[in-house]
Amino acid sequence: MTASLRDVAQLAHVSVGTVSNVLNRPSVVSPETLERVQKAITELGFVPNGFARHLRSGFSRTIGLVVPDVANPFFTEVARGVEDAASRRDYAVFLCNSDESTTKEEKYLNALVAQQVRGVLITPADSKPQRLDILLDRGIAVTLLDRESKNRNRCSVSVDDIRGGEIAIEHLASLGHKVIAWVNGPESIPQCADRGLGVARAANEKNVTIKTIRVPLMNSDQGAAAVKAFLALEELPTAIFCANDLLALGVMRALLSEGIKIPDQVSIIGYDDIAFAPSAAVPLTSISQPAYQLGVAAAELLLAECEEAAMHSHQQVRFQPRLALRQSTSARN
Amino acid sequence: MTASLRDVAQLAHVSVGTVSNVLNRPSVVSPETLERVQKAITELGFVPNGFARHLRSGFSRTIGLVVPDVANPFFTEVARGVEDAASRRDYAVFLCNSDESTTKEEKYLNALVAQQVRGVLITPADSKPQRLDILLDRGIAVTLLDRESKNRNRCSVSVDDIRGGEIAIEHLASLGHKVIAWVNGPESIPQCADRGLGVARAANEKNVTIKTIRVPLMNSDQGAAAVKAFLALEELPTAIFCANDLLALGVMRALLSEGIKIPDQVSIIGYDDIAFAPSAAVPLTSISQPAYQLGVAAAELLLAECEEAAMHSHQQVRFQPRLALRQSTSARN
DNA sequence: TAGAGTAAATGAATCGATTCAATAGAAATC
DNA sequence: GATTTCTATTGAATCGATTCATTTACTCTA
Repeated sequence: MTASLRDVAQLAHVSVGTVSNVLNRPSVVSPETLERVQKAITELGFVPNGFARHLRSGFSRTIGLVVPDVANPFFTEVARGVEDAASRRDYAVFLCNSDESTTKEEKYLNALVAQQVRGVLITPADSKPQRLDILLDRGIAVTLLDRESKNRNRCSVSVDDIRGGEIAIEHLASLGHKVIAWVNGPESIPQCADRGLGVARAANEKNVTIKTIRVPLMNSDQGAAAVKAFLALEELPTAIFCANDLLALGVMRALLSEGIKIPDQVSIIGYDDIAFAPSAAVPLTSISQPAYQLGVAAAELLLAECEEAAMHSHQQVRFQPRLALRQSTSARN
Repeated sequence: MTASLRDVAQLAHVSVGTVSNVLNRPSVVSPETLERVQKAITELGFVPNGFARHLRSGFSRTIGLVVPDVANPFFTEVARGVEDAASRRDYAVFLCNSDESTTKEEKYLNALVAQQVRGVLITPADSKPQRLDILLDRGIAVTLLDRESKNRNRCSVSVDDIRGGEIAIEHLASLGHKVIAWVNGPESIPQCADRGLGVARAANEKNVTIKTIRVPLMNSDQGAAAVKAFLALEELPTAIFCANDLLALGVMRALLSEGIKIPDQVSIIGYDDIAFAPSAAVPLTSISQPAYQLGVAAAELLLAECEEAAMHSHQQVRFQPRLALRQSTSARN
């Protein structure tokens, strides 16, 4: 059946140690032997058994990536970045989808431990990092993705979410909006909390009123559902800021089907600037984050930590968001 | 550092064999011993090393999923289905992104072999299945995803792409369109080839003229690029059928920015019916495929094959596509 | 009470690659 | 020609779990 290193050794009339050297330290093997062994390898179609390989060395060349929602284009873009950076260093990526559930997240973390991944990139479903310490105890590096490490005891790559919240409200305020609906996810998600902080800060400074509508999940169905709550507000806001683009697209669809004009009656601004934002019914103004770069930076930090081991010092990388101006926001009528 | 089975055995004052039995055949262990060992396990925070475990047994509980484009919502939806079905059976999924490149695909297949996955779900980047035979030789099950197995020597789950192509053209023909642009990807991708076949068949029957515009990749940038070729056609078609929704959205954006009215001047129909189709600038008429179910069905077939081993008989499951009618298509003026 | 039968626990062999101390053989040095 | 140095190769020990033939300790039966 599957050829093993032993079979290769036999066919090439060398010892198993030499075959191993051919694979891992070709420079110490004489050219003739090298060639003979390589010939045997291709002849048998030998591929080293990753399990056995890393059982001994204790290290695999795989990392885990745990995101809250693979269906969210923001995270697929991040994943592309991670994958490209990892594959440049010859690492494979386990992509896991926690669905914003701590239970699923836990399950995947266990699976990743069992798979002996070298490191984990994660956007945790909640703000408690204790669970991640278990990984560190096992010698598995952890880098936070799209989330800042509060006590700086690990690497993190994030975007300034407070600033993002501010930018959105400042933009709407500059267009003359005085009452703004703020459709946000659970406070337990740090991004949501931070964006909310920025919203509050800017609202205070620009003197606008914020009406918060809370949704349990950040997808477009929830956005559509939020519109019900929006329409029930006594003093109808003239603008809506959504904590991500999926919510915003859901909001937009629901408003349009209610016959409400965008941006004439209500301005909408999203967050993430996903690839579909420009293609939306009304091209969506959004807060843009460098998703791909975020992924690349996170993967590089993680792999650096994996390979530098002890002498590694943790870094916090923080990107800045910016406004992607389109047609879904306009001056208040 | 990390506790091993040996450490657990020592702490619980039993042999390694007994600990292994606790994990895998708890019924043969006496209740007292069971409890003692389990206490030791939790005390040490022991998680079995997946490598070592499956090194001996020869089988891992992981499968690989290779898709041409994770950024395409159709495939993320499929991935969700696969993941849910796999996790129900306690399998973990390696998600890989071939980017429609056979080179990347090859790289990932090698990584999956090295990871000793039990099976692979794949939407191959080309129509040559030889590469996959290598997996079969290694005892790794393979199920084709969104692709029919021509010689029926493996399981496959697909959607009738020929019929999908027909439905689109029949729909446009029924609206009175006589000249239709067909924006298609490379003929080497079977989906593209099959949809094209359906297009040709229906065109012939309904007596409409098809102008094929070929693009190298199936994303929205390529859709925008295709509009250039479209506008250069001598006899301008009144409708455009795109081989997937990403292309269609790109086409739509480019046409709108040229000031062309949709569907008044040009009707557009896409393929896949991704979640964003209803939220598009003009809600997109599309050919709908049961993506989630496709993923579930494929994973179940694959896992069945993995566990039934020799007595497994291959199945070809084929779903039917259907028209998702929205506002981007209308009667020809 | 010897002998058979059963349940529980044992521990050495195994999977496939890596590692590294040991060795053989050739080349360089004196 | 003897000694040292260097290079290429060897193969046994190892990683951590599983497997299974074997042992141990009881219980039951005649």
